Amino acid sequence: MQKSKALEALSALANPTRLDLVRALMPFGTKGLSAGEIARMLDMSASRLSFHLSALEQASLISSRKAARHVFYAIDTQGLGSVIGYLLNDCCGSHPEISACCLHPNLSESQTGLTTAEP
Amino acid sequence: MQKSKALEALSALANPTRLDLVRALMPFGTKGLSAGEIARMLDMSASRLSFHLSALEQASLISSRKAARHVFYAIDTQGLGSVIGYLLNDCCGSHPEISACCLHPNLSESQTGLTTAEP
DNA sequence: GGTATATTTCAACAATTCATGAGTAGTTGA
DNA sequence: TCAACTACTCATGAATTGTTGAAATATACC
Repeated sequence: MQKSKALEALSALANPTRLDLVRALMPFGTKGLSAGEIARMLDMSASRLSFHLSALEQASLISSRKAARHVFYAIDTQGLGSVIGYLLNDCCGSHPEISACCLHPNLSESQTGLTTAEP
Repeated sequence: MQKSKALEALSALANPTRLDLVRALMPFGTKGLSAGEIARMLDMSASRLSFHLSALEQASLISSRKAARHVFYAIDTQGLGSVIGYLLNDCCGSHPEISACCLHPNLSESQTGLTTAEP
């Protein structure tokens, strides 16, 4: 992955609304959700939702699929994986201490010194 | 890691200058580099450098240590690991396809469909 | 004390991001 | 055809971000 694409993806993720969108879409897999369903679920205006969905799609973090008068949005697992991989491998040079939290996510905080889940 | 802290870190990383800073500091480990050395290495003005270093430190992605009239900056491996872990585990629910690129960074693109290194 | 070096802070400005509300375009079914 | 529904686009303004250069602060050396 090239740096400019990684920056685009990081910028897309660096926003509370868009992070919520990613998390909301995650459980729905490749089928995804229609824009209207997302808007109702997160209580957002149509234009605001469209603005943020565009940013995520442009960054290859989600994909869209038209069906009749609906547009379904779903997580782009490859794109999301690429960004995380870029951070971990290209950016951090696969540093063992940095990798630790990802490879062993179930270690308690007392063991790793890191927090990997909300309290 | 809490969402607000993750957003702060993602915002810090979503900038070309700061991404360069992280990559530049990575090889120097815990010893780090002084602000002056970084400024020379990346050819930046002192005030511009200070602005970006502050953002990275505030986001717990780097740490600083005063020594005489120098200030040394080094990667905060725990902080950086926490952000990546947040994305991978909290945000993506440890989705197997998303984890693939991080757990097996040396698979070729033809095997994974992902790119993990610059050409 | 005085000067040089290292770093940060500040004000001003340009550029970008984001929310809002109105308007537009395409699809469906009566 | 018309109305209802779904989603997107556009213009506006507020807020935030990033750059620049000057000034301030702090330390070291003579």
